[in-house]
Amino acid sequence: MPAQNDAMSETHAGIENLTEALREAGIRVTRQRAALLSVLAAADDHPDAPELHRRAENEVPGISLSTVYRTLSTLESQGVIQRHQFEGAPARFEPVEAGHHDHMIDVETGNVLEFCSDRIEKLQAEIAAELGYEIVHHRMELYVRKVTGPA
Amino acid sequence: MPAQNDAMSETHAGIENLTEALREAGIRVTRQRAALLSVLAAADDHPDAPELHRRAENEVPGISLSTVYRTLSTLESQGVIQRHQFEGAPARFEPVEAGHHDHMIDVETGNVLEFCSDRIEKLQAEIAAELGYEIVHHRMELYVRKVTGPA
DNA sequence: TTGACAGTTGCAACTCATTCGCATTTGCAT
DNA sequence: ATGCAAATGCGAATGAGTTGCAACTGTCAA
Repeated sequence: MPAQNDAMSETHAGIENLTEALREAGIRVTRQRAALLSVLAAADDHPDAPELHRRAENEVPGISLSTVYRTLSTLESQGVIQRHQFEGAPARFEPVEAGHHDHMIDVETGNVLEFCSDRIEKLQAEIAAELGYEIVHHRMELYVRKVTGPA
Repeated sequence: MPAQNDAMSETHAGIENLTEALREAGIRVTRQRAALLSVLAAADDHPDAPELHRRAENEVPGISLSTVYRTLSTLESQGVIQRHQFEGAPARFEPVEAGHHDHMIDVETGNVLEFCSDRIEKLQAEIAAELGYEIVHHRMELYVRKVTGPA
């Protein structure tokens, strides 16, 4: 575990909590998992598996891609991270941390912005209820393009 | 072209129009494409490619799965059908016919219901606009479960 | 009708993202 | 320290969909 002993950044404080939580869930905290957790916590974009693998290799040089995939699945089922399957792209991941939100994908750049609308959520619930359903979860993605100022 | 000569069902009237439209778009109307068009027009569910292949085989026995995939892509880019990629499932298709709508997927049965909410669409546009974007297209899926009457 | 030829087809081989089997290694409770 | 189930790395396998290519076939002009 190179370069980092006592001084713990706020980023890592959250990880320490998670580490403990995972251990209690009977999930071993291996070097590769710790690496992925820190990489995920540090990410403010929405990286896909190969990208996370690349980033994790800095901390754990030989880490294999299958381990990355396996760990991502594990973390997802632990509710630690979320998997997003945007159109025509490999799955991308993000830590749950903040609450629920939806996504806006810039079709030009691939950038992902987050947003949340209580009003929409409420309408969704109403629509489902009207048909006798309750929402288990939902997915809303806006594929957008930057508006070029009025020519 | 077996079993069907003069009497044309209302289902096929729409297809005849399409046939002409495609021809004009420089797209040959082959037996396999005609078959897929009629199968799609007749479908009121949201079939995936292998299922469409199965159904099309009634009309064109030897049709290959690759042709089905290729044709679906062609029809999609012609705006004749829409492709939907729901969670953890192969793509499913539906004719465009009616206007835009969103989907509700019963997580228990896999059934797909359609719905549409102008209010939500409006809110989406507002949200995008606030951030300086315009919506190219969007995707909204509600994964739902039937509400069991109050126990 | 007949050609001609570009668009299509069927097949098999391929891609890409992700998963799996298995022998080896390793957290971690004791 | 020690045991052992859980996790890893490797490579092979999967599933959905795509693609190269030779043979075929709509379609349009003659």
